[in-house]
Amino acid sequence: MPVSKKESSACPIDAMLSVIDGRWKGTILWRLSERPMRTGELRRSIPEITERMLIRHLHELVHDGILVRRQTRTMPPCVRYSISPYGLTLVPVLEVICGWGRKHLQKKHG
Amino acid sequence: MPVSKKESSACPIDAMLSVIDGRWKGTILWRLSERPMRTGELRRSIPEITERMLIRHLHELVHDGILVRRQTRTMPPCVRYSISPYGLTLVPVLEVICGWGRKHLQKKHG
DNA sequence: TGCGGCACTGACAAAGTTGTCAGTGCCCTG
DNA sequence: CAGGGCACTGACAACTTTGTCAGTGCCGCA
Repeated sequence: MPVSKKESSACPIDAMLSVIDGRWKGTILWRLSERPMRTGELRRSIPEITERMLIRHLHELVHDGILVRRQTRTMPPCVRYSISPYGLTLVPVLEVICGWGRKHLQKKHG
Repeated sequence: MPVSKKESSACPIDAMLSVIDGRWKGTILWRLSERPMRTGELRRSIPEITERMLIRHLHELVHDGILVRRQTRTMPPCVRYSISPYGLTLVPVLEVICGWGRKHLQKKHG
C-alpha cells in the first residue's frame, strides 16, 4: 500500500526520504506549513495534482504521523489537514534541503 | 535518461531530492563519504545492488557534479569515484536527514 | 586455451508509481 | 429535479524505475 518503495529500510536516510517520497509530498507539506487547509482547497492550490494522488499522499502522511486530519461536520464532510507537532520537527529538515536545492538550481541555470 | 522523475522541477526541494533520488544513491554517497572507492569495490560493499544500477547511479551523480570519476590506468581499467568539493556541501544536508531519520525509526519501533 | 576480473552497455522484462475514469452518499443552489 | 461540490474509493491503463541477462575488449593466472 505504500507509495514509496523505501518503506521498510533500516537506513535512516531512506527512512526519512520515505516520508517525503512521493511525487507531490514536498509540495503538500510546503503548502500546509503555511496554514492548515481543506482537501479541495489544497487540490486547487496544486493545479497538476490529481485528487486520487492527493488523497493517497495525505493519508500516508497522516499514517506517518506528519499530518493531522480533522473532520469537523459530518454531512457534507469538511476535512482539514494540518501539520502535527511531530511533523513540525520535519520542517527545519525541509528548510535545509530547500536551501541546498536553491543553490543547486542556481548552479545549473546561472 | 534520468533515473529520477523530478529532474526538471523548479521547486528547490524537488531539485535537491532529484540528486538523492534513486534506489541506492543514499547508500552510495554514504559509502563514498568515508573514502573514495573503485567501482567493483563499491559494488561488493552493497550486496543487493546490481552492477547496472550502480553504474547508472554513479554516472548520474557525476553528471550532477556530486562525484568525481578518475581513471588512473587504461588497461585493465581502474576507475575511482570520490565525492567532489561540491558534493561535500551535500554531506551536512545528508547528516540532517539522517538525524531525523534515526529519530523516526526509533519512534516507529520503540 | 580457458577462466575470471575490470568497467561498462544494450535489449528486454518485472516491479513500482502515477494517472484516468467511473462511482459512492449526502447536501445546496438554481 | 438537474447539476455541482464534498472527501473518498476501486478497477484499470500508462508511465517510470529496477532488475535480468548477455555481451564488449583487454589483461593475468593456470
